[in-house]
Amino acid sequence: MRDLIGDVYPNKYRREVIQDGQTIIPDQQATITNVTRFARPIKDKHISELLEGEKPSDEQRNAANAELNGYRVRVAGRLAVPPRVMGKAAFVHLSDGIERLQIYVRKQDAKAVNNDTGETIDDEGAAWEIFGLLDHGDFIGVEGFLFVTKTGELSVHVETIQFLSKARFPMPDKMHGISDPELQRRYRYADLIASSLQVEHEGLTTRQVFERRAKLISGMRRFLDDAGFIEVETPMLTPKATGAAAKPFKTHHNALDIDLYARIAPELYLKRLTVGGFEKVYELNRNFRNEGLSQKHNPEFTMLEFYCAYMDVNGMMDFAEAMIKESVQKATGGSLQVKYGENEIDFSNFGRISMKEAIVNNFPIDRMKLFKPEWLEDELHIMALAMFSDPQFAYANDGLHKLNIDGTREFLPMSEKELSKIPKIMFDSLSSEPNFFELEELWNNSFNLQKERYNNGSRQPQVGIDNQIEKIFENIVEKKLIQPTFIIDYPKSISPLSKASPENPNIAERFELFINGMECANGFSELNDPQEQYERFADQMWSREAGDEEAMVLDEDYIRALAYGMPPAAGIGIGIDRLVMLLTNRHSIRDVILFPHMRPEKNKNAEKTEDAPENQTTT
RNA sequence: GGUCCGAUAGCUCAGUCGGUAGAGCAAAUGGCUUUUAACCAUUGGGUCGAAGGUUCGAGUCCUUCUCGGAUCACCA
Repeated sequence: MRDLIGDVYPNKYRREVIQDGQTIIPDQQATITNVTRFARPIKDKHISELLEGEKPSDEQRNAANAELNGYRVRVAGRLAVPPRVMGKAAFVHLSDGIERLQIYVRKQDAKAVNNDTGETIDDEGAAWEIFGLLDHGDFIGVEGFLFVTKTGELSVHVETIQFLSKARFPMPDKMHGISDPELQRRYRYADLIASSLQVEHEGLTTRQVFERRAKLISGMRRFLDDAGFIEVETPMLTPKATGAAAKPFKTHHNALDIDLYARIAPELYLKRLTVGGFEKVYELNRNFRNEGLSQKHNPEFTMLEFYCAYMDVNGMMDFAEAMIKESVQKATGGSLQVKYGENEIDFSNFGRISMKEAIVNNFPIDRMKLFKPEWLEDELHIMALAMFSDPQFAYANDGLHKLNIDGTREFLPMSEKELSKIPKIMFDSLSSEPNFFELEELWNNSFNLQKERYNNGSRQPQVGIDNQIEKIFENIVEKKLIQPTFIIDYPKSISPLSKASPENPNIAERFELFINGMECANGFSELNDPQEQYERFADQMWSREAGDEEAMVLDEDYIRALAYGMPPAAGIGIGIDRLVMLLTNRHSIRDVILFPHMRPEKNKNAEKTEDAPENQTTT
């Protein structure tokens, strides 16, 4: 091919649409998508809508072509299908990644371009020869005039053809694309090509998922910008991993000789900025957490955090709800309802309910007629409920029988080794015959066990009680919150950066937003009293010393910042990836992150030449 | 980390009881001047994820490992 056209990877190709010698669509705008959208109405004007398999009449076609033939177009794109060659003429579709446009090449009409000289090649058969060498996936540029084929498809009648780039790997299956999730994520570029070239698909293509993600994010930025917020960038590498409860990634700075942590949250930096006078501030960027991977967890994930002075927790819920609604509409193209698996999620109405009310409302009353809401105010009952609401296990030879609070049973096959790791407390109240258990009996067992402990004097401190309330909430309520719901009135002790409620010193002015059982946002009235903040950090350090690895780390400089005076403010963090999952009907966070983290591919060649297979592996 | 499932041609997938490695698409060659999942004919393409074992014989059975998926545990 080099002999015919010179360089196979030319630097540039100028696109345009010309009418009567005048450029009407210039290079950067003359994408296949734009040209198609420009030309289609012209075709439609002459050819009314056709039924499946119906062809336009000769009169319709002649009328359309009389107008369309006046437009010369220069377009470029990837061969979206293998060329359909028929003797001395051929059809093929070009794609710009979004739309596709058919081109028609007739041997006697087409000339090739030499990439080195930019001149058309005199040899009559050159273009046809080059066309014969094209593969599915190659990039070409063509010049010609618009027309409509016998079947009514808008096409370009090609007069010059220029080779632009080679696809050396074969394209994925044109009908099926790539269906192996491992290949989709590892070779995202190929997945994206496949999704843009695929002829038929169900739901959103991979490309459309990330387009929707981009629209959601730009919608959020626009909403915040319009509301007077300023976007900032705070450190990714921080001397202390604080602002949230999570395990960090650790690294080392050589010149300063200090350890640094990839940030787990930008929260404390953003609040320093409210001290500094940024009354409305946001950051939309990555957080890093060195924890397990799951469909809902990726080691790096995107968070939108923003803070607004002179706003409280209720104002923040109003504002966040408005922002999410508007950006969801931007992302979906206007709809507030999305299908997620079996569920229809409606963003037009966000519920608000306190954590304790949610527990009361969702408690399986028919199973547990004895339950009284007052129990949630009583330490002994809270401890017993937490234990009771946790799935209860009973041994079997080959695994565990799990009894859920709603009465459903599951069987978990497990090895002996794994069985031995289950905390012993789970079995204290159970025999090895799971079928004989009734929930009332379980409750009595849980209650009596806790009562015994209580009487022993091993009373839990407040943080323990609050953790148990949260646990009850997680066990009973969380997965039932399908429609967007703000859970309010969080226990204070598990909200170390949040202001206490003026009415109840044990309750924080805090909320979390749940959608489809997933925590999607977390916000509160920001604690701005340096003295109290210091004491809250001290409590956290106390839990940390007691073994809670996730307790928050003290940040003295943040206390100093607060001592300069921080205005009353509310803030929120919104998990972007999870929201995108909901809007795109994707059930793994890895499907909404372009390049999710995977175990490295094994290098088969290296394996062959190096270790003998006998070598035992180490973890 | 536990459990279950999966890995076969570039892609999507069959492969029965343990007995010669298969199809469609893609690729190559030839034919065809308005096709559109084009069509017709011919051809090439494989260390069946890796290593070991059982067997006269292994894609298939067993063990270990690698990677992935689902799920539970952990974790915001």
